[in-house]
Amino acid sequence: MKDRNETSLKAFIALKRTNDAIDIAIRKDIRKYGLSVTEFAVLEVLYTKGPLTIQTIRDRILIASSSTTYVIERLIEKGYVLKEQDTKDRRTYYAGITDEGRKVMEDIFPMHAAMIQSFFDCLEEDELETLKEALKKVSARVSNII
Amino acid sequence: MKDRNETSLKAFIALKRTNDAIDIAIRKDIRKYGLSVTEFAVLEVLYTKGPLTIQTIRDRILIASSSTTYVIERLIEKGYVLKEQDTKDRRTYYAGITDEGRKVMEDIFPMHAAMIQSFFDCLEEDELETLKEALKKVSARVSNII
DNA sequence: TATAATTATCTCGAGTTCGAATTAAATAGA
DNA sequence: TCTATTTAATTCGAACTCGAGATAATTATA
Repeated sequence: MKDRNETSLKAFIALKRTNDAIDIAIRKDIRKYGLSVTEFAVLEVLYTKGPLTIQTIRDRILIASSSTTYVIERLIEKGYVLKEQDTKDRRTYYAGITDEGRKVMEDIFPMHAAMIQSFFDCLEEDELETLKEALKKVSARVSNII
Repeated sequence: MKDRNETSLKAFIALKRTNDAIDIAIRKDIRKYGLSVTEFAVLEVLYTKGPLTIQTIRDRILIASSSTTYVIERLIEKGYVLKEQDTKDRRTYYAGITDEGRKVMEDIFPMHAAMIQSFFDCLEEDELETLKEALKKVSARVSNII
């Protein structure tokens, strides 16, 4: 099974490279709006999912909780996010996107989505589907192992 | 084509998430050896490909050239890398792994490879192959567009 | 009920990363 | 040949990230 192991390592290299290349493209793109990639990721998840607790955001974006605190503070300063304490559990805070934040996302998102789509348009329909499903399996597997 | 676009975005989310999860796993793993993920990536490429110029390393790892300088300086301090000026073009420097660096890699690599392989062992053979190929296509596409 | 353990978030310091500007060397063009 | 342009690597400051430990609140247990 040497071949299979070899393929895994190559898949991993390709995964890392693809992710990094897309990251660079996104960074350049949203830089115009004065946002970092992490800030954009947080804004995007709040935009699509509604208000979330700090730790839910942390779990979605997979950054350290101290980084989550930091990023949300930056977004609050920019007026894109509001933080509100849970009335029941006062340890917990919800972060939600503001109207201004929503406006920015409505401005950026179409272009952002189009860019992402253009990256994947080199794949056949079924190839794209397999890619997506395989990645989901692997990320679930990684979470299980850790 | 709404569906296809939707799938692209989901593939991208899955890609980012998978990459981040693996990154965290690797970070934990090589932390024991006092190496950062970037340091390990540089060491790995020098280990497998032999001496390379600073900018070749930068292109492989996809980090800023200033970061490349920084990381290689750290690796030199640790005694894992040596830097040598090109005799023909004196602007250019080659970085190569030292015997000590090689020893460390021989120590880490089998475990590292096994971990990566375990992440991908949830996929069928052909699924893994498609994943690898699709990722290669996408990363090439991204490089073309940028 | 009082104390212990757990959980959510934050603070802080150290190390890493980027991007812009700089230096030094090589190449191209007048 | 002299100057301009390009290229490789570095320096520098600002911003970001992590991990460890602290704080505050909740839940479990004696």
